[in-house]
Amino acid sequence: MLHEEVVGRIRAILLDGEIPPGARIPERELCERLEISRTPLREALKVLAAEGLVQLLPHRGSRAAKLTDKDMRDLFEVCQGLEALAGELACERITDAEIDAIAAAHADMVQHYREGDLIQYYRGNRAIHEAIVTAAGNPVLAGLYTSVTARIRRARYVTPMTPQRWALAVREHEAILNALQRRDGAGLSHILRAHLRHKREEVLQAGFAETEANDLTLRIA
Amino acid sequence: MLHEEVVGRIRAILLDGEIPPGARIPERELCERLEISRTPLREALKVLAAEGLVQLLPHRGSRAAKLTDKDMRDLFEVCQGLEALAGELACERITDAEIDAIAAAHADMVQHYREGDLIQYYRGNRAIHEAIVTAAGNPVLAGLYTSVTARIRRARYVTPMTPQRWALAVREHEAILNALQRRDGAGLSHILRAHLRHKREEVLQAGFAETEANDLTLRIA
DNA sequence: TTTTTCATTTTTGAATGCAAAATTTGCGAT
DNA sequence: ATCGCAAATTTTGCATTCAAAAATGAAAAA
Repeated sequence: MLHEEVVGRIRAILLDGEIPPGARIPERELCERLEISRTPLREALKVLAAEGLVQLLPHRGSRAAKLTDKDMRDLFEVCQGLEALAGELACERITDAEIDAIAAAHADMVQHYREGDLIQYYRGNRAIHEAIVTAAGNPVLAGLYTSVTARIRRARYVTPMTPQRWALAVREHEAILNALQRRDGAGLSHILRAHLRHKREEVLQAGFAETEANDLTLRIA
Repeated sequence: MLHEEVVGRIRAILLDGEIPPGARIPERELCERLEISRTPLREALKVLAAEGLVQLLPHRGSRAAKLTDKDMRDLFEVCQGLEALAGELACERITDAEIDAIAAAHADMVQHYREGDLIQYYRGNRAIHEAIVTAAGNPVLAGLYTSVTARIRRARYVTPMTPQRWALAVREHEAILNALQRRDGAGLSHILRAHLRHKREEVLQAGFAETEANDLTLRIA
């Protein structure tokens, strides 16, 4: 198993919430499960620590990183900035084919909205945002975006998606698609910012509390 | 020696250009020099690879990452976006004391400009940009900024700093300080973008060529 | 002389082993 | 029964070791 694959598999375990935020990472168990020795596992953990997904405590092992409210706000702010930039760049560089693909994804997402399928809606939503970032044609930007959104997503916040909020989000997405089709970078950037700000407000309002269990883990330890 | 210290020392070696871009990283030598074994060294190299400073080639060791023109453009674009965001946030959060400190640093920098001391000017310039990012009060943003600027700086580009360019840069910095003092987030963001765009144009125009020696190293290898 | 092949050396990637640190456990004192 | 403290156990961090892959170099063939 290649180094990158080890990192990827542990990242997936963390993102799936299988090791919840704040929980201790069981070195020995992971070694057995991935069928590797401690050396490559520890290399991967240090990489993930640099990414912000893992917290290393000298002589005390590693834990799945736990996000505070402040961390969450910071991540959202940065995410907003990155998406706004991606939107501007995408308008300069996006091809007609890419726009068509996003339009199709958008139609798909709206369909899920109409059907009230939140899970599928989220999936489509994410695909669109990622497509915009990809269309920006900047791998550095794409890398940072992936890392930041991964950290946000891991928090598994549950926002109460009211019909009003949902309708607003869909309207914003209409505007996003529209700006893209007009290749209006400044406009798109502006809409994306507002869109993300709304999402951030939702999440922070909901408290996005990390589960009790983990707090307990930390308190006991 | 702690893990983070190992990472830091190797990063410094890379940023100093002691191991030039594209050059092979001599594991054994570094081990002897840092007085550590290969295990912690290799952990550090993987972390630096994730940061983009080191390139890992499976079964072929590691090299100091080499930046193409495209990489450079991408990094500048992202840097621009991050600084623009930092500027906006800073305007919301910066304290009077922080503004005063930046004003002092600015005066200092202008003095170096008057004296024609380019090295000190650059140092002051960098301090101001970093202070703005710090004033944004967002550690996630600060971390990404540090990582991106480090990669840019490592390229050791030499731009022909003409009197005109220099004068323009100083004027832009006046405007930056001014916007900060007025806490004009949108304005500051706009100026920072232009400022960075000008710098990027300088650098890309100059070609920022990685040194011949490294190209040779790669070609032979 | 140039190219190809093959044995030798070096280097890489990962498992194991070992000392130091931290955690847990057990026992005695209050 | 509870607290405190020391011994035992576990876990961590790193050095060492080992197998596999790649680089090197020398000899033979073209």
